[in-house]
Amino acid sequence: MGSEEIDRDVCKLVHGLARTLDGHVRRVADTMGLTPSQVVALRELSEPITARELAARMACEASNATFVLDRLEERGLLKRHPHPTDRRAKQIVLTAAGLQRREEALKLLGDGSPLGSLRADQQEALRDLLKALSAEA
Amino acid sequence: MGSEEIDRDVCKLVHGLARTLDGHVRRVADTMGLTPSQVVALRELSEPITARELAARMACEASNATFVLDRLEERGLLKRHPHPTDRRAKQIVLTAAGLQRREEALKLLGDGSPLGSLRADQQEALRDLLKALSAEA
DNA sequence: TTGATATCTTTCGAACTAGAACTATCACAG
DNA sequence: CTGTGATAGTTCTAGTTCGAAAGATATCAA
Repeated sequence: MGSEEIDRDVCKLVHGLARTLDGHVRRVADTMGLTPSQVVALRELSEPITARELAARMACEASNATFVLDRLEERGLLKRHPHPTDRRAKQIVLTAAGLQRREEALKLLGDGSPLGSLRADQQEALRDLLKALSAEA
Repeated sequence: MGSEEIDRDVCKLVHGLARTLDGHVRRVADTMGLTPSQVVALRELSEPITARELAARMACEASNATFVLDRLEERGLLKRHPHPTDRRAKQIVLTAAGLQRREEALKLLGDGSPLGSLRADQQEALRDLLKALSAEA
């Protein structure tokens, strides 16, 4: 079994796991009446940041972040404030309702994670391998 | 550092790695003048299978497999044959041009894989951890 | 055989995403 | 001070994806 075969195996497994994790986020989103992207955005909004920074944390394009922010703002979960030092940028700030929804999301995301079936040392090993990979890339 | 923190780390790392792998597929697709999904479909069509089996291998919905197959059939890379034993199903068969494109895709996918930076034993360890996870799910 | 239930494929509508174009603003070299 | 290029955010469009529903066929129990 050449290394190419392992390579392909790992690709498929990673994709499958990413899909499983997405499924978990989706279930949380359904429970909360939000879309998966909105839940991820809430998770990443741990502090006031710019739209571009949010896009980076969500690993998506800025235009998509705008789209998600529009929906969350419509729901009254956040506001776009002018940035204190850069008039091009805007500061994304969660409202009281937004903070509450974020707490709810974090709690639901923590429960029943698909990674729960791994022992603690396995989770650490997995994390270290993935970190080694992302460091090289 | 609670296990929750590791959990969140792993989620983000997996997502990031999946994104990196997608990027690799996208580069191959751009080179070949195809979409990423079409390249993945070609990779999985190692033998005549049904549309549903392809969807399973691609980890997507059957309706999406239909969409991708439509485009590949338009390009003359495959044909839908009636299934020999199940009249509901169809057998997806690559044409000569399809086989050629598949070989091209496999070659490009093998070159410069993002997993190349891991040693062989690390790749195996990663695969085993991921397999353990997908088995539980 | 007949009926109930499950499976395979496709179509359709809605939602999501990336990428390009555009405006406003910034940073900095001259 | 000024102009040149880079950056933040938004809008628009094209393409992709899912989910639900429909039509055809299969499977199995009565």
